[in-house]
Amino acid sequence: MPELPDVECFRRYAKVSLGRRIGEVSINKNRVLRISESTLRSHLLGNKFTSAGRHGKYMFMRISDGYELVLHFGMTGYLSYGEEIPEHSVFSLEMAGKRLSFVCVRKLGKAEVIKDRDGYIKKKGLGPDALSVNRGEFVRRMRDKRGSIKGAFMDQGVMAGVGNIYSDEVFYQAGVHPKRETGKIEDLDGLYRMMIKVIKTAIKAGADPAKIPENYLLRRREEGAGCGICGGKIRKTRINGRGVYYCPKHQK
DNA sequence: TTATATGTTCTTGT
DNA sequence: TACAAGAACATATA
Repeated sequence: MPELPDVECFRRYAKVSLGRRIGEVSINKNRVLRISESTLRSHLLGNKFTSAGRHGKYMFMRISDGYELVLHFGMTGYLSYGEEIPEHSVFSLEMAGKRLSFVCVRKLGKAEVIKDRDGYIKKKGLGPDALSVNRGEFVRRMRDKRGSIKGAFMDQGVMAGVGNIYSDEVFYQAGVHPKRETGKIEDLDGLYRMMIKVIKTAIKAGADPAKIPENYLLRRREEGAGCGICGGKIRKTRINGRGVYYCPKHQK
């Protein structure tokens, strides 16, 4: 689930916690938390978050002590703000009676505290954020990629934020076959514009599948489903080990 | 029971 | 060597 639009919605959601003093830190230490419990506690306890940022699928919460809490949600992570500590919570921060919790069911997420965001992004080898990259930069970075366009979109080093679900969506909306060789795509401009449009639409819908437009592929990711664009039938294939859905009738 | 799943990262192969 | 593809990772669900 958590690709760029989802993480952007988490970021906005987390704004309720800005400026509130963290009164209690509850931790369930596991592989998701990459730093010691005492380090996390020393950065958070008694301090507050001053801003919430995002780069690709990574979220950065600036702490009043000058450091940043980095969250990555893996495949099944999310934030929860409420009275209770949810099951599978990695840590939960109490603020004025409510709790902001980082929940990670399949433990493929990451949480750590860093000093230098740009350095961290560089160390991770992330490309520019998919929503901030401009058209020229996008084309330049795509142009000399080998392999399928699907692989290029999923490569976080080319640009960060687009994953399996939303790359499928861009190709579906743009009528491009996901196995097309990147270098042989003549209309990279069109693909860029569609990517921005799809991401913005998803964010506006709160990244909630029920609020995503009905004719989106997201609403019909199953073999044999009716295409919402041309009346074809949705097919499933495999690219780079991932399940890819597309409509063979209008995606060329 | 086995296969599959949105994520990254490490390993393998070209 | 560089880069693309595949496997591994943890756990829930069909």
